[in-house]
Amino acid sequence: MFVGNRERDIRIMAEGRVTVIDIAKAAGVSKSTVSLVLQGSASVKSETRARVNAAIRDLGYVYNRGAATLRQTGSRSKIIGVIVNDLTNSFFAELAVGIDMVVQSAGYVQFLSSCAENPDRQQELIGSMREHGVSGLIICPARGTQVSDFKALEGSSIPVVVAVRNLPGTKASTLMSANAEGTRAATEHLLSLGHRRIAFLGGFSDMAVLDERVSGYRDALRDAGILFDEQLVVNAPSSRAGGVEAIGRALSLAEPPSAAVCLNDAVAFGVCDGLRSRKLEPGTDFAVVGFDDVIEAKTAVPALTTVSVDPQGMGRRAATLLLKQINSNSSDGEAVITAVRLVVRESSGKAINTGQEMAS
Amino acid sequence: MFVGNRERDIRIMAEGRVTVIDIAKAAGVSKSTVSLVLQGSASVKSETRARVNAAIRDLGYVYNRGAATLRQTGSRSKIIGVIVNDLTNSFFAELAVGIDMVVQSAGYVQFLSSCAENPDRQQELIGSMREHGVSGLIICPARGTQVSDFKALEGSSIPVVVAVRNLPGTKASTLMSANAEGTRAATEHLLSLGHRRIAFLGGFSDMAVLDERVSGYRDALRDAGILFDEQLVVNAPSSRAGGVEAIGRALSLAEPPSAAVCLNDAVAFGVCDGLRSRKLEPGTDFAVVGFDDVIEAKTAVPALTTVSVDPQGMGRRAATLLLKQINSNSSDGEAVITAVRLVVRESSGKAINTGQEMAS
DNA sequence: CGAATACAGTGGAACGTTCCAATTTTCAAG
DNA sequence: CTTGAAAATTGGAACGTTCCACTGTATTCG
Repeated sequence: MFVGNRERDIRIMAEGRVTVIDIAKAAGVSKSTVSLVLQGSASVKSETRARVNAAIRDLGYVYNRGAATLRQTGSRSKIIGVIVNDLTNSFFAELAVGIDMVVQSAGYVQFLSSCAENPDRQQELIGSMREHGVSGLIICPARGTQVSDFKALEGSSIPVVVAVRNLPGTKASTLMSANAEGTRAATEHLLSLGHRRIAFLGGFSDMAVLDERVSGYRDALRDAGILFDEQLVVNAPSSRAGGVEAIGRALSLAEPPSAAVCLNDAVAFGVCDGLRSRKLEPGTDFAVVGFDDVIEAKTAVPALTTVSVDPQGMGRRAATLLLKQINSNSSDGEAVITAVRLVVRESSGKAINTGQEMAS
Repeated sequence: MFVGNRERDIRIMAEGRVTVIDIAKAAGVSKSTVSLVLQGSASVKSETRARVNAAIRDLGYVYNRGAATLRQTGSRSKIIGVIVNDLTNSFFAELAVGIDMVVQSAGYVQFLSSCAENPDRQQELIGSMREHGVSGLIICPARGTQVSDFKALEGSSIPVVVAVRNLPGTKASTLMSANAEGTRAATEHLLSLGHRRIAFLGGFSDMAVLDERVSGYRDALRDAGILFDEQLVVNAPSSRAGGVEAIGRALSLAEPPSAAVCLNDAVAFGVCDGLRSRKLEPGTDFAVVGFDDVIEAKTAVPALTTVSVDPQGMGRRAATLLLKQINSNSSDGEAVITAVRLVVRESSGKAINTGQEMAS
């Protein structure tokens, strides 16, 4: 590591940062008192406090959190790390916004990064965040993440909340939505409209959520006395493009479905796109149900029938859970399942005439 | 600030972090040597290096970046701050992803926050980031931001890149897209298809981009000899919902438009939604052009005709510009305008029959 | 062989803050 | 006044790292 040009030392005006010591001198007190003022201690006379604050303003002092952290808590900075899989997916963007709300108002800042479903990248990010001394971590594990990947992290006593995606066997807190119940309700809704051939579109089997969501779908079919057909579960990336791909494959089956439950809203939108490009109108010619209820779900045309998990609220809950864990440093993980609710809008359409009598 | 319960001091197992000194002891060298190894210095025998590295692994050492920063550069951490306006807008999400790419591979991490178009929040964020000692800042100024808001920041010699939105009079580097050229091309495209009554939808007059984009639209109309009609410029939030609102108002005019240039893709999608809910098909019954070319633009149905600014590429450029400025600490701002390109897809439809002859 | 030079490694100060124990100031009560 | 306790303030050590100037060794060369 070469220093390069030394002429930077000339420093025409910068003359080094202004520190508590400068403030102390200017206000005629000791640095300890300045520190006390900085943390709003009650045991400093209001007159002195005023003098110190004036000096702070005058000299344009900027608090050095790094130094404070170093001394304070054995290097646990007021930073929360957040790792998601795809920032361009509204679900994660909204989740991040929700986290940000809570975290900011508690005086933390957020390191937000996307690992793009890449476990190696995820590891790097975790490492980098630890080096920066984050006080806690919220992670939506990438596809194919192993519990062992989190071993070092768990040994480090940094509070961790695993959100959205399950990581079986972890000791960390987990915050999941009621996936099976959600897809079950979605499937039952489609069944009640008369659909008998219902696909499940999107996701890959190494994503923990997929299992859960498929199982709800499966249970609903079983209860309705419909045979589960493996072909109708089509794997594809959990993105808009993946949805286009999935519906294409589903429609080319010998016995194509008339409705689909999708892994998430992004896939559902892609499915709608794919339908339209085949001159099929979602909601009329084919029923689509999503999962997440991202903001666009309401305004899209047709408005998306979906399982609402309130992504932003989920972010808020994840952050709250994490903060709780940080403040009471008990490392016993807590598993929270948040309820979901089917929101029926237009994309699932009206009841279709199946020629069969409707069971009660 | 009360300490509360002191029983935390029991610390059954944590026994303090492991530091360079522990490593030094374990490897039988001095802490200086460990530090040398850490920064990959060439002047340490490879045998010693190996011994140190082994100790690092064995003891599970985590580098403390905060401490290093404190000593090193007068507290300039390897962190880049990024402030955008709305993370749930794909444009900003993609921008952030682009920034992340460059920034990460240069060994920095990104503080990403959204200020939700709120200048006060923006100020708070800037303050918080300064306290954390960011090495640089990329900001998309919120609506109604004044140059004076950036005064303290500019005095602090922290490199700043103002991206996407113009901030007239700033000394910081700016990275903008060729807004006027873009909307001009978009408008000319619609004119060439035979449209004569073209609206401009979305945005508010206190957003710097709006002026530029409207001016391109205006110029194209003038060159085509069409009178500019103030009514056709309708203000609305720059979001999907804003687009729905804007098209509603545009269509209720006495002489409604047959086409629209939109402030950005989010608005354009909203316009499509609004059209459909009025039984008008975008691309067939009404021509829509967006601005940004977010990923969905390509897959949406109809695929969106839009002015491509390559948000991710823009993010990469912004980050590159910032890093350049950080490394050669010259504080002279540089203004970069990136070219744009009209991408004609389906939403602008085919030429319409106007009954007029087409000027060459 | 002696001196010059390169190479490896080292101890201590410093970065800007907070914490602790100690000191000074204030003030009410005896 | 004196005393004691409470309130306000303070100096110095400490956090984990890097940097500087320095000390030994090997190696080279005239």
